[in-house]
Amino acid sequence: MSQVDLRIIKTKEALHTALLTLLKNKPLESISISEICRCAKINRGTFYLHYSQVGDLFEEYFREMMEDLANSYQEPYRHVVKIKTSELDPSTIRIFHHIEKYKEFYRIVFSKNVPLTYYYLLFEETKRLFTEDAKEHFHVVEGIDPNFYASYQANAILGMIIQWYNDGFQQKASVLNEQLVKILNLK
Amino acid sequence: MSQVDLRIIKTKEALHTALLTLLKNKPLESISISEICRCAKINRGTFYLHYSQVGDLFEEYFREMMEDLANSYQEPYRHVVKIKTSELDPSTIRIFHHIEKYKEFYRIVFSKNVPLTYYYLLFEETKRLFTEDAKEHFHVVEGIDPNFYASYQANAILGMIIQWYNDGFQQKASVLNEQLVKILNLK
DNA sequence: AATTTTATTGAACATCTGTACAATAAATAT
DNA sequence: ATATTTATTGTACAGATGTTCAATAAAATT
Repeated sequence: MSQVDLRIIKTKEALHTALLTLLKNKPLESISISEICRCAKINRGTFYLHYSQVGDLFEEYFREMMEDLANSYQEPYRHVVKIKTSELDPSTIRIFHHIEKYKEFYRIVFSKNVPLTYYYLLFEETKRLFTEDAKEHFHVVEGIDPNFYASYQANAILGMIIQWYNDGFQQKASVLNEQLVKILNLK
Repeated sequence: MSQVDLRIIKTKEALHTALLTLLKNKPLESISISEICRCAKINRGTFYLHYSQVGDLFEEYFREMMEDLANSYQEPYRHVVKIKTSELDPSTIRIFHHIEKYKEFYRIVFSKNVPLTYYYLLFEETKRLFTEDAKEHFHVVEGIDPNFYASYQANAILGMIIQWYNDGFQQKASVLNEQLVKILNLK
């Protein structure tokens, strides 16, 4: 006895495949629900039984991607929080490599006509990973709200990634790592 | 002889007013072009003569807002770039006050179903203001790409604002200023 | 294997979208 | 004031959206 009805699994798989197929030829914003359903050979009403927007389908993928990011982080950020020292090892920061690995995907996530949802998922995950690591290696500073601090740090990294995206992801991830280390050591 | 045809001015005014009226009762994403046109008593075809999405109308407002942000910045960021010193004066950082002033507006800009466009406009403006000020007070550091650095700094601030937004803009702008100063002096 | 539960289907409906075009009205220019 | 330019209107059309409902088919349960 399976948790989820087999029909649901099949339907979702068909919709997933259809979305990926269509994404090869046109941007997310211009893909309609009708189009996905025609491609997946699924009744349009069935789509609404599971999702309410095209973006909901995309979000399912994105959440899996966030797991990959979390895995990339096993050791990672640990050293970044030692911001006062110069002992930073660029190779421990994995987020840039994660983005590089899925850059075709992130071209969608960062495109301007797409809703903020995905950006926020990335932000929250980065923040969570930072916080998790910071609480081990970073003693709370008098008067600084940990939430503001984590949001500051996490979004600063995302700022570099936005810049990277605007440059068409030209540079290698290692360059971003080096830049980050230099910026952090500046202070 | 005016630059722009009077009919265009009237049409745009009517559409602007209609959008603002509708925004009092429902979120941006659920306002249709048809609805705006009915409210503005403008033919729907006329809408497409000037805009192509509801968001284009909203963007017109937002660009005016960015001018207010630029004005808030006259002196501002200047001191923030002296990140190594402790001489930071919180009252010189105006962006948080700008957000506070238009917080009802920014509740829309930061809501998750809205496209990234507005976030990017805010990001670019913050980055521009930072860069403008930085080139006067900050000598370029060997090996640091000014673009990555500006993107890092600008988006870090926006990270704090996202956190603020998630807290429902509860704190006063001055609290954000103080937090930022403490974070900058940390390093 | 028979029964029960539930996901999917197809059809229909009002509304919205994006586009086109001729008719009209309101600006600007002479 | 008249002529010219151009923005707006009304109408129409094919396709998309979001929802509802009874009929059907495919699972899970006994």
